[in-house]
Amino acid sequence: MTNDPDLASLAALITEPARAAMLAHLLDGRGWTATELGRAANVGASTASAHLRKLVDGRLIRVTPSGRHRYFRLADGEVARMLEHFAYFSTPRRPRTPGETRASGALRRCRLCYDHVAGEIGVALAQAMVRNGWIVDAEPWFRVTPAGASALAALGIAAADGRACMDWSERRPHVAGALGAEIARAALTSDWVRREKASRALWVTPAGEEVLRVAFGVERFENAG
Amino acid sequence: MTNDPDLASLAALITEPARAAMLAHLLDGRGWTATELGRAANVGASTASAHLRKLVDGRLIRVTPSGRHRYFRLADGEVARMLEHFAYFSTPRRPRTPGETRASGALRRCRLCYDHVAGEIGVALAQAMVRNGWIVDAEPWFRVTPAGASALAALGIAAADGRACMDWSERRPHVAGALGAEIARAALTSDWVRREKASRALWVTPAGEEVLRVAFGVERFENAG
DNA sequence: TCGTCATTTCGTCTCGCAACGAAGCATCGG
DNA sequence: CCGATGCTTCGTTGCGAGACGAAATGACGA
Repeated sequence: MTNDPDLASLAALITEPARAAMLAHLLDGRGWTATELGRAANVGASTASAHLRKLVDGRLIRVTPSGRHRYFRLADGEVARMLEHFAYFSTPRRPRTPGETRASGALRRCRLCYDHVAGEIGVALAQAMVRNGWIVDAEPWFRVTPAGASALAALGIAAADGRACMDWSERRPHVAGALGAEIARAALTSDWVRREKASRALWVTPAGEEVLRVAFGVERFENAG
Repeated sequence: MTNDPDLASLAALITEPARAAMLAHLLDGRGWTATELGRAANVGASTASAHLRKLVDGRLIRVTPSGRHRYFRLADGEVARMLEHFAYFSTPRRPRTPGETRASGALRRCRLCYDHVAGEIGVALAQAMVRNGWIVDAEPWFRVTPAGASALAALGIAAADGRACMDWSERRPHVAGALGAEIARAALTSDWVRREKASRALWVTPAGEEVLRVAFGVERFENAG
């Protein structure tokens, strides 16, 4: 009858646990091969290939061949935002034991969400930048002010508009979009944060702590390793 | 290993077509019986009952017994927002034929999204209220200004903060939350809009058109009924 | 040109789960 | 108190889809 959007077929892509694991793995924004993603999801290569095909058909991921490898990555930032929003919604529904909380501490603290910084640090950054008057939030956008543009330029960050992305662990928005990607790029190349290998978790270097505190004015800051 | 939120189990609730149909049906914010929802999803009563049980267990809906009837409704506005956001994401991924667009015209134009007004009219309302300085948007919130409070009061609408809810058909936010519910309540009781029976679609009355144009200042307005 | 390696395709198996009808429970109306 | 109605539970059936291994494909390196 009416063409209400087809919730079911999109949800089906996320429902399958192996695919969900792959998508979660891809949320670090990097490209991975079918073999690697299969290992991450605990399935064989052929099974992984079948799943990846469905995800490509569903436009959630795209593939870039490179020699005899084929690298799979999320289709775009919209997909990452959708997944994070979905995670945001599904999180509070499970009671959380203290042990669980500790177990994923590093991820909750600071992680890469596709191409930008999320977690406690990501949200603190967004709040500090708003407090400093560097950006203003206008519904789904974060717009850079003139003052913000020069302050960010001094840190090697190009001014660009950002998008608000709901953080599932903090339940407040952090900065995604072009500005989010710029910040993450600068943070990685300037060695403010380093990525844990094979994880989305980020570790804040001493230099990074300094930048956060002095340049951004992020307070309440103890590195919880 | 880490306790990334469990995307799969939440998605599984939406994946099943019968459940998706029921959820879409419940998006009108009303309570429905198992029999009615089963009919809406084209399944038998016992099958519907099993599905509804899973949705209740998953906290997406809740049930209020009343005599020998049991009324199912969405658990809260958060669920409605999540579903609409999900629909928002899934919509543009299918090419749309002209026939389809016409078919769901009424729904795209004006509909009830849980407890507030969505669609073309819903988005136009939000934009007009921002333009009038009645509300300001502050990330996930729409906050009522003093000027807005008195203007709304004159229309019989109590001032309350609203939430931004992404509209799947218009791809822009409309007003949800307490303010959205207040507006919808006033619109229905003042007979600015009337609900089509057994549908989420709303039909704007001539009086409603007048209010939209004069009081809210919504322009570009032709009723495509 | 040939082996190797990453990936996909194919065929088969199995299991989860949705669907139904019948039966059991509760509630309302007379 | 009895029949009718709405809903749920139970047992059975059948289909869809995921998992795997084996074989085919394509690309690199020697």
